[in-house]
Amino acid sequence: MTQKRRRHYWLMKSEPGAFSIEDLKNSENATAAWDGVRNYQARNFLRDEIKAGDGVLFYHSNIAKPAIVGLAEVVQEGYPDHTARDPASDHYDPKATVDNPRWYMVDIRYLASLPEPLDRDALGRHSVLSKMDVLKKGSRLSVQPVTPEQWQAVLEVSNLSDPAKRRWPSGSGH
DNA sequence: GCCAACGTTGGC
DNA sequence: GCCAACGTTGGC
Repeated sequence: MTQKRRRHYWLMKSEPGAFSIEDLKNSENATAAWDGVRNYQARNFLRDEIKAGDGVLFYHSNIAKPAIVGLAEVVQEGYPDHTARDPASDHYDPKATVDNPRWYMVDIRYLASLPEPLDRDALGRHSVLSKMDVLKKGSRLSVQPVTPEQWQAVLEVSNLSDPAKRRWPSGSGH
């Protein structure tokens, strides 16, 4: 009888040259760790807020046409980002320890690629999507909250049914 | 605790 | 490649 937590939605940015939606799709089980986040605000989301079943809008940044390119879901909530303790990693942080990991990551699984990437022009033209944080000037948070309405709007614009909902027919509480 | 300097992000 | 915005560092 415990109340089921409503799904939350997120936007995660990645430079496709480093890790693209195709890379996620081609990962084992189409699942990958979202590691390397070294920003405290994003870290707090990863550590405290993001739960299994949450929806993820996958955004390609730092390219000619930055865009939302696909959908993913969270399959593992926050756990310590071990790359912070790996001196060979680009994201090594000597201040991270086993007892105080400092940085966290989640695992996400590929769900779908959008038939047409939603670039910033397209987002800006949409009454709901034009309010997204990612469009705001100076917005560089790599993990951002997205409203259920924004998630829904991405599905509608892309003519997709909610791929995550299929697996949890009773989970979303509409 | 202030804040200047610096490094990074990311759209353009 | 430019540069504005932002976060972090470190001297004081």
